[in-house]
Amino acid sequence: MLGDMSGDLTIGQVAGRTGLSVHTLRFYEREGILADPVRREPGGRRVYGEHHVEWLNLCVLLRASGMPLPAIREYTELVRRGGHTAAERLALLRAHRDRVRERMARLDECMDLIEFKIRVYEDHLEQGPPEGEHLCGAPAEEPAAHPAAS
Amino acid sequence: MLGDMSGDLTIGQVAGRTGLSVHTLRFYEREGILADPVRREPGGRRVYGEHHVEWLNLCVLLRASGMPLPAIREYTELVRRGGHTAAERLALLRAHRDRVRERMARLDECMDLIEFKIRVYEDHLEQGPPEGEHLCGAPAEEPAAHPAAS
DNA sequence: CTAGGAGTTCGAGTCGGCTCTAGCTCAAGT
DNA sequence: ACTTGAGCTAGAGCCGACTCGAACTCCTAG
Repeated sequence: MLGDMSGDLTIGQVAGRTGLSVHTLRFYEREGILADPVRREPGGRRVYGEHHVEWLNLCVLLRASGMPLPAIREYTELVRRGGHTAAERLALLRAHRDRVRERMARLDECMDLIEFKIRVYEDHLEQGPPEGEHLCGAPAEEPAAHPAAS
Repeated sequence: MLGDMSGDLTIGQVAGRTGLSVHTLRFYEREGILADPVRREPGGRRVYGEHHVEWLNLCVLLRASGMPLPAIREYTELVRRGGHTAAERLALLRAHRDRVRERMARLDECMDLIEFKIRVYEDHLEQGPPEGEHLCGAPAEEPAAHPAAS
């Protein structure tokens, strides 16, 4: 086993704790996604600490919410440059929040139509597949003629 | 002007009405994303009808809700094969709906943390940037030590 | 002593989804 | 007659975000 000295972690352990692959961890590091540098043990292996894991989990969350890597890098750089960049970080986060909100709103709209179509199919299937001529194509093949389908 | 015969549309008009580019329209056609084939006028130009526009708008919506092109193609093929595939279409839509729901739930979680971080930065900025030692890095540089931060 | 497993670098490859280029044909307007 | 603009095809290129391969170095256990 690796020396379980203080809170040090190998890349594999960090992969385990973040859900990222070791490939991706090295990739993120090259991309400048780590706010403070990874130490190396003599021999060149990366040595991570808990703070790296926390930071990476934040990055995972930002990615999951759709923030592109360049934006994450930008944020990372602000953090690296110290506390006087707080206003810029706030602006970045707010911009991201707004974009996420928009995407969520859009998703809600999509859900409305998807659920509408599902309901139409359900009705059609459960109470009458009487192979009549009026369902040659589908019960509602293109029922975009629906509220909120611009 | 193009002969404004019945409801016929050029590719450019369809692009206008769907928000897709003409490139993307041809691409989608190659990808088998059109339930029924596009006619051609003598000379080879595509002739679309309103039903194409409706179908494409549905596709746009499915894309916007994260459905990958292969799944859309699959759905398209079911529609093409006729009304007896309704059950399969329903299954496909339900699966998609479930995935969208999951993504929305995940987004909600992300929003919680993003908004938490924003609040922390706001508080820090508005009521005291007194350059003390305790904000050397940030008010909450990695405050993933937060409810719902697994 | 040697085999295994985990680590390293660098660069190439993959995948999804477009996006664009080159070289061509039409049809209409001036 | 000629230019302009929209369309056509086939195929290449691009971008984002990984993902993998080759070739090598360690360390540890058997």
